[in-house]
Amino acid sequence: MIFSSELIKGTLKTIVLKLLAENKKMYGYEITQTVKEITKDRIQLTEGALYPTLHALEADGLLTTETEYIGKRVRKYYSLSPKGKTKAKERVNEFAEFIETMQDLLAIKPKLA
Amino acid sequence: MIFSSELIKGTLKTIVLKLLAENKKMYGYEITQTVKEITKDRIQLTEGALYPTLHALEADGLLTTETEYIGKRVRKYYSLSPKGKTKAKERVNEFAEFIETMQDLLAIKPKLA
DNA sequence: TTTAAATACATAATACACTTATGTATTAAT
DNA sequence: ATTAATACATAAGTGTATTATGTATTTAAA
Repeated sequence: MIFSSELIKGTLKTIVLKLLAENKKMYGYEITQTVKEITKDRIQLTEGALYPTLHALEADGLLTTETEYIGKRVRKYYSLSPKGKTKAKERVNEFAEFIETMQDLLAIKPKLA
Repeated sequence: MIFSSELIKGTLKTIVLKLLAENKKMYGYEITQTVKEITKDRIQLTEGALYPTLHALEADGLLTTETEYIGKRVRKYYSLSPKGKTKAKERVNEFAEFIETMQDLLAIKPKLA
């Protein structure tokens, strides 16, 4: 099952921030492959979504970059800035609470009453 | 905490379908209030989002409507069609799986291996 | 008693985030 | 030699929600 893109909307920044929080530095293509692996292809990060998001996070001062050359091919590594580390924790916590709230609403978890 | 609207995006239809699956018939304003209550104000359904969504679900044949008058004030009740009932289950199941996948990704739930 | 808040619908303009499509270029595999 | 994978990037289009606005009735508060 591949999730409808509607669901994934709004979680992309959270995913990127969390992956970078755990991996110190990653490059764009690596992020797409990691997400593919962990989610067993159920979440497909398209490059058209990822690269603009990385640029936006960088513009917000949450990420820093360093460019490396692998042979003649460019590789742009992203890392969390101090501000980005804080933001990563915030986002993950927010998502955890969001899940709990949605479980109340969808009664996936039985409600006390 | 009020969730960033980014997160809520894409879950609105799921929420509406699930509420109707449990309540037989509901009207728009009632849905907004029910969501407010269950989520303790953490999810705010705006009318500008809800009404167009209800109309879209109706246009898709997932909802049927009946109008009632409370005094002089109109009240439009929505119910799930058979197609809507199926869709409601699908959406809730999809969301449950989405949560699991995201938990793997965000390591909220500790990963084996 | 009149004014504000709550109930109840609706739509239009705007903003945002993602998809789809396209483009360039290098390296590895068939 | 050709295709697939790696690796970046941007532009046009779409969808979904936000914000703003509008109408009207009913209830509560000043």
